[in-house]
Amino acid sequence: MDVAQASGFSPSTASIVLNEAPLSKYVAAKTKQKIREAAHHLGYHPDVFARSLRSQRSHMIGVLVIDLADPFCTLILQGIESKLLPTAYLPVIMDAHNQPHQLERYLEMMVERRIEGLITVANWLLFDISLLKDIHNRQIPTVVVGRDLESPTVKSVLVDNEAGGYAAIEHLFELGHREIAFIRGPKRLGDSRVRWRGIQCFAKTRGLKLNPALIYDLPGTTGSNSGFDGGLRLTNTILRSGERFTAVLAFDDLTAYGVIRALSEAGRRVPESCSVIGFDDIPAAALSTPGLSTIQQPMRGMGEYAAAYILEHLEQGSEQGIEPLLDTYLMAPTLAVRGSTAKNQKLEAIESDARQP
Amino acid sequence: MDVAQASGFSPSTASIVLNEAPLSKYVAAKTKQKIREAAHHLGYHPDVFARSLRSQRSHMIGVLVIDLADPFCTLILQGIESKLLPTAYLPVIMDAHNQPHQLERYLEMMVERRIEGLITVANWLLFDISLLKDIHNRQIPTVVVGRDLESPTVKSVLVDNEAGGYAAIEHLFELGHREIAFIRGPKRLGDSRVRWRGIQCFAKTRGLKLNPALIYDLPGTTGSNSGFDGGLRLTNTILRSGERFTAVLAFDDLTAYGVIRALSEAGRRVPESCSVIGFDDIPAAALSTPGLSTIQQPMRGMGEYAAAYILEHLEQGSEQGIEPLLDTYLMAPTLAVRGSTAKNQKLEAIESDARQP
DNA sequence: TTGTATGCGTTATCAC
DNA sequence: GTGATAACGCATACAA
Repeated sequence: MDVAQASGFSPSTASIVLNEAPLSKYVAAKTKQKIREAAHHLGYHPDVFARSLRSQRSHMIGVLVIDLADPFCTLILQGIESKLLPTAYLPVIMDAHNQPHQLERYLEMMVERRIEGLITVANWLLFDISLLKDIHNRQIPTVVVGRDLESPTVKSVLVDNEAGGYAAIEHLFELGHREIAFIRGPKRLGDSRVRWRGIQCFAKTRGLKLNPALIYDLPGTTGSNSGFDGGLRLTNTILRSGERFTAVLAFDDLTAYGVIRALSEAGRRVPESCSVIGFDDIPAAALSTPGLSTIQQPMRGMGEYAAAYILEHLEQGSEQGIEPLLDTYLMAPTLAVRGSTAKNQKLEAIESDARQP
Repeated sequence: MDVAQASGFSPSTASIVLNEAPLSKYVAAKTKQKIREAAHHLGYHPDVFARSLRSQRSHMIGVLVIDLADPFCTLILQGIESKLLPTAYLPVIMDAHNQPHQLERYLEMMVERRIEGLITVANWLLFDISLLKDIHNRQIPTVVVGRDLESPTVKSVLVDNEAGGYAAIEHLFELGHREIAFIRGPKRLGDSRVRWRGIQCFAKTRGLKLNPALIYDLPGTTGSNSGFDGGLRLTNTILRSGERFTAVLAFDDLTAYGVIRALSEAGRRVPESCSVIGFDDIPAAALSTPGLSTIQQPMRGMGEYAAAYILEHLEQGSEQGIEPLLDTYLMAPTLAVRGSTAKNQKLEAIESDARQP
């Protein structure tokens, strides 16, 4: 260590001082001063490689994203990053581009690079949990953000989908909509089922009858905007079926945009002749005209929580045989009302008719 | 090295074989076999820390993004990643969240972690080139993607803004628009000036007269969607001014969405009563209704080019005193016609009047 | 209170 | 053809 030479002390003393190791208490103040000055003067930075080799720690946290281009992911990432920034840990972001083999490749790289924690942003169907086996064997703390992976070995952080589904239909109901079409997510997706439970719960509570002819499921395909295509296609199907509806509750925002496109092409304006509500609150929702009413997921918050969870495990972590609360953490969604939902005109007409016969 | 023990040979021989070093030619075939088997059997992976310490190479390429939530960035990132995936290099993505001090912090971290190359996705005003001094001192090859940084020490890759500006106004012109409003980018931004040059060039060529009362500049503020706000506000200003226009050419897609919102609030429908064209082709452009006509930047391509450039430098790189073509590389934009632009109704009326008086 | 010696896992150089 | 040895830069146990 050149700082040692420059300050005239031995490498070990310098090391002790610069790391503020326990032993540094016993080092003379003057010595510390000199060493620190020398270090500062030389612009000394400890060599990460050597340090890592010695300590067997990488100070890197892997962040595996299924598709960076999915707007759902980026805000979560920002949450993670902002939590990690003041820390000595470096997030290493990897983007699987929706392709399983890339995901696998990256997981290998992460293990090789000895990441100390893993956060997965998994809005995804094809995610094969067995891929995480290696990670789990090495006792790397892992958390999945955004969709429920239903695995006992990892912590999940996600939005309260049931509450979200409830809030979405409640919003439409309050606006006077009774004939509501539903485009649910792929059947295999736990999220989809749970949201539907929320919807059913609301319907039951308020005595709203759901028309089975207005309920459709997205196919379980993957791809950047399979949601959009699905929403477009299914809405066309519904329109052709001739069933009447005054609002559509879409599985997520991408789907909702597909719905809006289909409605528009069929000459039905949003929100005047049909309301549409999504789920997620992707950035585009605030930008488009009309703005998309949607159920806001606290994406930043989920990212922050995930990062905090990992940090906690890392800091006090591994000494105790802690195998703590691996439950799922649910965060509350928020209703964001924008331009794509409006009062049901027909119902208003009916009501005012009723009032003044 | 445990593989050595297991196979009964010395660490050095094992190392030579597993790395397929030049010397491995002189190693007996049987020996190679045994060593490889042992390695495979043990699931051996070389320790990156030790390797890096020894070789002084990190095999990491820094990717500095100004704001991950900016949809402009993500496709570029995907281009970079796809180029780097089959490589031994790991992209390390860092997101400055639009904040200079984070940017600085990350640059420091990158230097400490000994990144071997740097790609900056800089759609940004506040980027202070002096921050790159340290990087440049260490001879780290650097390329900036997306906006012209006008620095002599780094390579720039960006879209041909002049051609893009030209194509945008040409599209509007061909649709019959003559009274066109312009919302240019911030004056300080080189891109903005160059796009304007393309526009002027077209106007001159075709004898189109640009009305100065319809030309506005976005303020030079930063932030995730300052473009949207600016577009909204300036469009309101134009509307209040009473000047007539049948189309708006916006600096970028975000701005265009602000324009559309303002027009819509003023009761002018897009594209029926006013066409709008953007620039960039962010993912939302294809999703919104109407789809946004825009000038497509080859973002993936730019990312790929940037990564390829860095790789090239790294592979054959540093031995020769190459200080090669540090010019700016321009990539051709493409016009993407979607629903937000349409024929100028008034002009059609006029023309048909002229034909059948 | 400070210095010396050792090892982390690799690999390059040289000797056998 | 193969093995011993040193060194990359740091941090720790132990000696002084």
